[in-house]
Amino acid sequence: MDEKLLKPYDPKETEDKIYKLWEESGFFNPDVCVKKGITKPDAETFTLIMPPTNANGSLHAGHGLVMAIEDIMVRYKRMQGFKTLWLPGLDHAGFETQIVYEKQLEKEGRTRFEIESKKLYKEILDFTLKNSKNIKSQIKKMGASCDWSREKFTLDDNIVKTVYQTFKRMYDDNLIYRGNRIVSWCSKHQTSFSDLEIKDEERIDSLYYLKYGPFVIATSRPETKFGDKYVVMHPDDKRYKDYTHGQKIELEWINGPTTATIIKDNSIDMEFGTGVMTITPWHDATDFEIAERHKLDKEQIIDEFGKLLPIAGEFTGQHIKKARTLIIEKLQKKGLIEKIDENYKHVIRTCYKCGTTIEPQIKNQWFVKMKPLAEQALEKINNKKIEYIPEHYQKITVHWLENIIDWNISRQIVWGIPIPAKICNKCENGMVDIENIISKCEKCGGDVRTDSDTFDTWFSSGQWPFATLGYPDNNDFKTFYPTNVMETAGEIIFFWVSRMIMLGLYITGEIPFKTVYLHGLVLDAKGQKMSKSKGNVIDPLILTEKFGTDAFRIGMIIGNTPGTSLALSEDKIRGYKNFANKIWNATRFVLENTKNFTPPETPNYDEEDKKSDEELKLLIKEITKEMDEYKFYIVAEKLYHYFWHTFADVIIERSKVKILKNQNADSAKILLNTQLTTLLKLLHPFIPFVTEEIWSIIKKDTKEKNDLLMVAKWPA
RNA sequence: GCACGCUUAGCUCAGUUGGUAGAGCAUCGUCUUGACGUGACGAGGGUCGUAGGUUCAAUUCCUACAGCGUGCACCA
Repeated sequence: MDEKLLKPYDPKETEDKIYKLWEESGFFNPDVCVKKGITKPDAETFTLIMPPTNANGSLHAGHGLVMAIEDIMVRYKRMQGFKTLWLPGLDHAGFETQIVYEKQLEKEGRTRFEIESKKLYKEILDFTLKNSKNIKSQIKKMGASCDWSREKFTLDDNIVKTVYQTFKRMYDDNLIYRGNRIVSWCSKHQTSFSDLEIKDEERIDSLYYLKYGPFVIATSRPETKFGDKYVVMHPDDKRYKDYTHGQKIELEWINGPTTATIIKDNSIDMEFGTGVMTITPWHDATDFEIAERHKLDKEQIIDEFGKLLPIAGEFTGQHIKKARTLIIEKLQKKGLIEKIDENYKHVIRTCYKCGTTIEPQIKNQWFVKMKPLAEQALEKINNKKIEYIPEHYQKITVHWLENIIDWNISRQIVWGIPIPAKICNKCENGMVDIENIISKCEKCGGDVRTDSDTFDTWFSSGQWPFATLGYPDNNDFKTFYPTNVMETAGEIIFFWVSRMIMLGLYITGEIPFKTVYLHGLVLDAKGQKMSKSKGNVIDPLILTEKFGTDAFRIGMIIGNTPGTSLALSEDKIRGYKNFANKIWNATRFVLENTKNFTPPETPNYDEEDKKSDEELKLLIKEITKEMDEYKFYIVAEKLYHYFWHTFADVIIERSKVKILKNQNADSAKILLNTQLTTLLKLLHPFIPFVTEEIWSIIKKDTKEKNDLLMVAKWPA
């Protein structure tokens, strides 16, 4: 017997060695499996695209969970004989990475606004490439059996090429347009966002009732009101029936006399405030819509840095944060304030990264027309062509898709895929120009400049399933698309999953994946969100170092249902370290007691052993079904339970007596052998390292061919 | 306000075709001869958020309410 077994199981001595063994076998690559006769050439495929990992830091607990779940799926399918592809990737993660890098710059006393954009791009690229190496070795540490020969990066030439083709095609199909629209602007990060990068925050502020000529208007943002020259009310409001649409009135306003125009619009809520409001179309989405409807003038009041423009008169150049109180003072003096409600509860929109209040601005940018894309997706989703796990995410998705708005894909940051377009200096017309050949405006003949914006990172990652497989001509695309499962965090159901469905459908005509499996957040032991500032971040690598990757993986899986968040505690992982050791020691017992024993072709069990044999067969049936239903949390628990409390506590204990007294000893030995080898196979997807190591020891002892457990056949 | 969840043992959570509740950890007791003390055997502990309804029967289905959580471009 191998003397390793005489000591407790040591993950540190084992894991790297085993991973190397797997990598060298080539079995992570489905083509190699076919070539070596492990998978049938015509076998059904199972494709899983790994969510591209952000290459801007270290692996966190959430990644650990992703790797555990996805590796379980993949190893299971591979053992079942599927032509299994798990394609790994890394994400440049545009804005996210830029933020991380900006923080680093801040520490060095630099800011991105002083660095020339090409140089900044190069710096962030170096930073990303350095991190990529780190991340990749950490993914390997988790035991991920993904096909590294097919690894992709979101900035790879062929990915960018696909993204450009999509952009062009959507533009030609009239699904992408450039237009002056209201966008969400962060004055700290100096970029616009889509609606998803915004976080709502509830606040109690003051609501000011201002005298506007004969009217009283309510506003929470007096600092935007300088240019207000339209006063809007509902056409059915009896209180204001004497005023007519288009009527002009002279009135005294913040910085002097002004002429206001009456506008009647149905969007006004008669119940709110006084039922009358003035509008600021440049800095408010609703006001913008009203202005569009009635073709009203729009004027910018606040600049990109949150400072007041000359229209504010004496307040010009003031930051809006400071200006508000000063403006109120002045209005007070002029007697234009009717009253102030200081307990006004409302929701303001903030940057999801820095919490800065979002300032809507009108910008000329690229937008994706979402309605037609959403309709296609809804049709498939409502017809259950895509299965959501957990199910209720389907409703959430449908709700979002039904209320979808156009998607701003322009970002004013350097770190990303440049938008291949030219902009006319004269008329601001935007032209898609992938070949970089346009030099004069197609509309007015004016000079053009290259668009300096980059794509929203989700525009490119939204194309990930077909882009990575080499749409349209690559053989991989033909073989492995549509993929089977998209496993990712529930958090990015809109950002990523829903957009992949829409873009995948649009480009390939097929859904990109059949099943969406969403896992929840990984929280600390107390159920709190992990954050660096709270200091409660649990590093998965420290846990694997302490307890072994197997313990970490199965500890993450057991008791963790899809969609629900998971409280991760060290105690739990520690418990599963004991489990790995239990298996280790049970193996020692089996090997010691079945030395020089050759089992017969057909087992001749006694009554109780036969029962045990049938019990395990029943278990296999059950868990195979549950594996197919993605209920890994149940399967892992059942296996844990069976191994410990049936195989070890009952079968091994029973065999001691039989072997010692030599009564039905053969029956006992056969049972020990078959149950152990079967259980190793069943456990392998969950705890791949210790099972593979034991497998190699057993095989050596029995002088059989040294096949890897990772490609053994799943028991039936 | 709308949408979507959650509320089961001290803690973390399972419990899908409705039949008087389960796991892990924790707690307590006993054992301690050889696979493993990273062990074995055993025990305690829940009116399954509240109130109704459907049913022979509800933790499971329906309704209302409460508390907690998450998401959201009518909110001036």
